[in-house]
Amino acid sequence: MDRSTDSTTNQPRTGLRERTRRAIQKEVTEAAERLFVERGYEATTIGHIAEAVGMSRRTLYRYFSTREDVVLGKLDVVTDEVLVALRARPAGEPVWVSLRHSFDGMIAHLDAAASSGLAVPMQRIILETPGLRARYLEKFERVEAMAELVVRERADAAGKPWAADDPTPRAVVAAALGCVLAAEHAWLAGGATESMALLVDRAMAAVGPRD
Amino acid sequence: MDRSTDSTTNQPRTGLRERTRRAIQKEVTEAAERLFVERGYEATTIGHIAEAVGMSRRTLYRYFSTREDVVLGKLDVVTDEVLVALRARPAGEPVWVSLRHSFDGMIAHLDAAASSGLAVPMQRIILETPGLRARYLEKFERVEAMAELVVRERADAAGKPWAADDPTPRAVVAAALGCVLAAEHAWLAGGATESMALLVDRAMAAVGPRD
DNA sequence: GCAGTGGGTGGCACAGTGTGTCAACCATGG
DNA sequence: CCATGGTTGACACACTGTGCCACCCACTGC
Repeated sequence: MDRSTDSTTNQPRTGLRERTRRAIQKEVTEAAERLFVERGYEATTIGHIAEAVGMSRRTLYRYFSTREDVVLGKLDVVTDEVLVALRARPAGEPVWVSLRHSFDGMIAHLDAAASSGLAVPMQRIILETPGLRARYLEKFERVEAMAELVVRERADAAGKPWAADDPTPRAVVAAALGCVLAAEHAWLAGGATESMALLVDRAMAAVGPRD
Repeated sequence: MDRSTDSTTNQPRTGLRERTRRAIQKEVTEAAERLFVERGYEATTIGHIAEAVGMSRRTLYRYFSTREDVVLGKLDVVTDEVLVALRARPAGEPVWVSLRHSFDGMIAHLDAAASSGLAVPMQRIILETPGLRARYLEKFERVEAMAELVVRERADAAGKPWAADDPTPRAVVAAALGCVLAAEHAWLAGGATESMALLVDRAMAAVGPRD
C-alpha cells in the first residue's frame, strides 16, 4: 500500500507513527515555503529543499509525492473538513446555507493565516504559478465531486432525488466553490486585509441557486 | 520571442507560416490522441508521439511546450472564442444571458464532436487523468479571469462599477463556468448522448446571480 | 544480553520531461 | 549564384519521480 500519498484517505489515526510523520511534513513544508518565497517556486528544486532540512532527496519523496504536494498537501486536511462539516449540516437546511457553513473552517483558517507572515505570500505564489494554480484548482474540483455526492444523498433522503444525468447539483456546488475562489482572489488583491468571511458572504449573496 | 506557446496571444494572422504551423499541430494532436486512447495517457511518452509522426522529440517541443499542451492546446482557440463572443454581446443585456450566449460556440463544438469517434474518449481521458484535469481547469480559470474583466468593463460603461475588492463579478463568472463544467460531467456520464446545449441550459437555469 | 524483525533512510540507477545550443538544411529573393 | 532567415535534428544538460537494495536502529521475545 502506498503510504506516502494517503492524505486524501485521511483517517483520524493519532498513532505515534502518524504524528511524527505529520510533524516532519510540517517542518519540511515550512522550510520549503521560506525558500519558495525568497527564491521563487521554479528556482527551488526538491534538492534544495532536501538540503535545507538535512534529508535526502529520496526520503523527501517518501513524505511528499510531488513538489507541488509540499505546498498543497496540507490542504487535504482543510478540504476534508469541508466535507465532514457539510455532512454534519441538518437535513432540512437549504443547500446554499449548508454549503456556506461548511466553509467556515476553511475560512477561519485563511483569516487566521492572514497575520502570520508566510501564508499570504505563499497563497499568492500558488495563484500566480501556473503549475501550482492548476493543482490547487484540482483540489477544489475533488471537493466539488465529493460535495455533489453529499448533496445528492441529501436530496435522496428528502425524497426529492436528482436524476443521474441532471447537472444541477454539481452546478450548485461548483457555484459555491467558485464564490470561495472569487472571494480569495479579492482577498489577496486587497492585501488580505478584509475578512475572508465577509467576502465569501458577499459573493454567496450575489450568486446562488434559483428557487 | 517564444513562438511555441503564443496560442494564448492568439492573433488572427492567416499567413502561410501560421497556417502550416496549425496544420502540423493538428496532425500531431490527432496522432497523439490515437495513442493516448489506445495505450493510455501516462504510458505514451513524447518520444512515442514524435516517432509516430516522424519527427524528432526536439522539434515536437517547438510545436507544443508541454505534453499536456498536445491535448489541450487547441482549447485556446475555443476559449478565445468565448471571450470574443462575450465582448460582442449588447451592453444592456443581463450578464447571465450574455454569458450563456458566449458559450454557444464552445457548446456547438462539443456537440459536434460527440459523433466523431475520438473526441469523446479523449475528453473522458482529460477529466480522468489528474495532470490533464488540472491543466484543463486552469484553462477555465484563465477564461474566468478574462471574463471578469469584461464584465467589470461593462458595469463601468453602464455607470454601475464594482468596487475593486468586490468578489461579485468574479463569482458570477465562476458560477457560469461551473455550470458548463457541471454540464460537461453530466454529458460524459450519460455517454455524450444528450445535447450539451440542453444540459448547460438546465444548469444555468438552476443557478445564477440574485437580482 | 542477543538474535530477529520491521519501518525508516540514503545511495544508486533509470526513464522521462523540458531547455539551451549548435551545426546542418532549405526556401526565398537579390 | 550566394546571402539570409526560418526550420530541423542531434547532443548535452538539469530536474522530477520511481524502483531497488543495503543499511541502521528501535523494539521484541527468547
